[in-house]
Amino acid sequence: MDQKTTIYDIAKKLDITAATVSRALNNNPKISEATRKLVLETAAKMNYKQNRLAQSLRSGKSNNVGVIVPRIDVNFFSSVIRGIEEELHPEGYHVIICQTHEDEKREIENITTLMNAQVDGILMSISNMSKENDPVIKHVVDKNVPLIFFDRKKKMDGVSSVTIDDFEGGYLATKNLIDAGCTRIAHFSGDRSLEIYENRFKGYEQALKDFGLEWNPDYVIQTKSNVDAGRNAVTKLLSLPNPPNAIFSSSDFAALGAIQELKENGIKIPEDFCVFGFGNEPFTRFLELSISSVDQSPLEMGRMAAKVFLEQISNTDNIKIEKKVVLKPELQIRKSSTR
Amino acid sequence: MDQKTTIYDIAKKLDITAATVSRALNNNPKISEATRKLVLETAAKMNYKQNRLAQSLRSGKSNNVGVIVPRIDVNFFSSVIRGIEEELHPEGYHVIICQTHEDEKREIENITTLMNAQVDGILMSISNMSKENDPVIKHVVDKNVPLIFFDRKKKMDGVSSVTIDDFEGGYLATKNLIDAGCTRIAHFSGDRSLEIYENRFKGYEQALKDFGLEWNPDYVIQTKSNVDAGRNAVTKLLSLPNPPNAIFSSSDFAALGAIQELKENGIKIPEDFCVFGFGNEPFTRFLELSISSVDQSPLEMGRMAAKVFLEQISNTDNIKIEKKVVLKPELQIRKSSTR
DNA sequence: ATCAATTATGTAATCGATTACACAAATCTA
DNA sequence: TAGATTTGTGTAATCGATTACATAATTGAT
Repeated sequence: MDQKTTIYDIAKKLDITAATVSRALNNNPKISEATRKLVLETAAKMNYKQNRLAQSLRSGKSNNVGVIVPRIDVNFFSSVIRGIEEELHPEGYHVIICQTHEDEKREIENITTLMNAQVDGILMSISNMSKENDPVIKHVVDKNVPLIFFDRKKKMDGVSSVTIDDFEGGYLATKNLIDAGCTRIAHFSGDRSLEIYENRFKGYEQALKDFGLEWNPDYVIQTKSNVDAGRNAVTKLLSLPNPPNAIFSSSDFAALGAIQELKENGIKIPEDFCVFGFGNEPFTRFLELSISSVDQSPLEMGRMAAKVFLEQISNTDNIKIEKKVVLKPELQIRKSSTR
Repeated sequence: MDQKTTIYDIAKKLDITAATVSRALNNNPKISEATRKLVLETAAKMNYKQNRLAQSLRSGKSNNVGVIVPRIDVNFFSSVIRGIEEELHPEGYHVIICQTHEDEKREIENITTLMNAQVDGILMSISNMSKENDPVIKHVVDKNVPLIFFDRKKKMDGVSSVTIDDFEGGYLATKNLIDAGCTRIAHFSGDRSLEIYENRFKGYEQALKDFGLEWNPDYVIQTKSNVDAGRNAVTKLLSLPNPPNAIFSSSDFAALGAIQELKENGIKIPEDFCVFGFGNEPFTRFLELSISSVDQSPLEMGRMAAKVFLEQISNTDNIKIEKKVVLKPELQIRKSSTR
C-alpha cells in the first residue's frame, strides 16, 4: 500500500487528462459540474493527497517559513515560536525551526540551508553582531525573501523587525526601584554590543539621571544570563566600599542568582535590598519571593513578527517594505521590589 | 537581483548540458577533473544555490521531519524538540513543528498536512486516545513514513515509541515519600486514559502495596496540570476525616499549587507534609522550597526519538520495524521531600 | 592498424502539479 | 442555417534536479 495516487492516476481511471483533474481539484470555474464532482469523488475514493513539493516547485512558494533562535528550550523563544506558529498555521504555512546556540557559523549555515529549502520567509533573533553574516543576510534580501528580526536585531536595509522598547523597559524597571526607595541601584547588563542590552542600560542610566541618583561605574556589571553569573556579580558588588541596595538585572536568571547570594549573606529582600529582573520567565512568578520583571510579551512578539511577514509576502508591488514594530514592555511588579 | 541561478544557467554559460553540471556538483566520478573544477568555480561565481524542492521532488525525500506536540511553550516539549533538532540537524534534516493544543481535530489536520508536505517522518506526542485518529495514523504507516511516539503513546502496529518508565517513576517517587516516613500518601493523577498517567498511578499503588501502606480511594484525585488544580485538590484532601501527610503529584504545577495551599493552611513542608512532583520543570529547582520531582530527561528523549527515526529511515529492507525504547526516570530529590 | 575497453558527455524521461494556448462541441444570434 | 460565442478539455511546456541509456572520443591491446 505504498503507492501514491497522483492526478495522473485519477486521470487514467476517468479517461480524461491530468490537466482536467488539476482544474477540477482547484475549483477552476471552467470545469463542468459533472466532471468536477466525478473527479472529487474519485480522488476521495483513491485516497488522493496532493504533493505539496510538486506544487511548491511549480509555484515557487514552499509554504514554509524558517525561524532561527539561539535555542528553543528557553521559555522566551518557545513562546515567540508559539505565537508565530499560531498566526501562520491558519494561513497554511509550516514553521521550520533552527537553533544557533549563539554560534555565528551555525547562524549563517541555518540561513543558507533555509534559503536552499526555498522557505518563503525567515524570522530570526540574531545572535551575532559581527559583519560575517552580512553577505548572507543581504542575499536573503536580494532574493526578495522577507526577513524579520525579532527581539534581537541588527540594522540592515530591507529587514523588518519586531522588538520591545528595551530602553523604556530599563527605564521603568529602574524607576520602580527608585519609587520603592532604593538609592544605590546597580545594573547587570548583557553583551552591550547587542542593542537590547545597550538599550536596557541606557534606560537605566536615564532613569538615574532623571531622578537625580548618582551613577557609579562600579555598579554596572556585565553578566551572562544564568544563576551563577548573578551570584558572582553580587559577590563583587558586596565587596565594594559602598555597596548598592538594589539591582536592575537584564536577566531573570542572573536576578535569581543575585537573590540567592544576597539571602545567604543575610540581606533581607525587599526590606534591605530590591531586585528587578527582565524577561518575566515563568519561574519568577512561582517563587515564594516572586521576582519583579519586565515582561516582553513573547507571544505577542511572535504574532506580530508573523503578521509583518504576511504583510510583506502579500506585497505584490516591487517596493521593499521595511517595517519596525516596537512593543511596549510591561512591568510585572512582585515581591522582590515591593515594600 | 531576484534571478535564481539554476544548473541550466551554468550549463549555458559553459556550453555543456545540465546533466554534466549536475554530475559535477554531485561529485559523480565519471566527470573529468577539469570539468568539475570549472563547474564548481562557475557555480560559485554565479552564486548558485541548489533548489531542494526540485531535488526533493525527484528523490521523494524532503529532508523534513514533522514534530507534533500539544504546545511548544512547555519546557518539557521544547526540550524534547531541542533534542530532536540537535540530533537531526547534522544529518541534514529540518524540523517542522506543529501544535495541537490537545485538540484532536488539529492533531489529525497536522498529520495530514505534514504528509502532504512529504515529510520523511513524524515524531509526535499524541494527545488524544480516541479512535478518531486511527485511520490517519494508519495511513502514515501504510505509506512507510516512520512514525515515532514520544512520551505519550498509543498502541498501534508499526509505530515506534520512546517513553520513560512511568510506572517506575511513580514507584520510586512514592517509595521516596515512604522512606521519608510518610504514611498516608495521596496521589494527583492526570487523565488516566493516557498510559502515562495510568502507569504513574500503578507505580504509586504498587509501592504502597509493597510497603504495606493503606490504599485509600479518597486519596487519589484527578487534577489538571496547573497550579490552581493543585490548590483545589489539596483543599479536598484537607477536608477528609483522616487527611494524608504526603502527595505524589503527576504534575509539577499541581504540586506547586498543593504546596502553596498547604503553606497557607499552616502546614509545614517537609516537616509535617512531603510533596513529590513529576516532570522536573525548571521552576521546581529554583524555588526556595525546591520540589522533588521525577526527571523525564526530555533532551535524551528527543535525541532517542530522532535516533529511532534515523534507524528506521535507513532501513532499506521492507521489514517494518517497531521499536519501543523505555528510558529510566531519575529522581531529583529536593527539599519538599527531605527530612 | 583494428577492435575492444574505458572515459566523458549528451539525450531525454522523470518526479507531480499547474496553466497558457489550442481546439472541438454546444449554444446562441440574426 | 451560417457564423459568432461560449463552454469544457486536451496538448504541451514549465518548475529544477537527477539518472538510465546512448554515444562520441580517447586509450589500450594485439
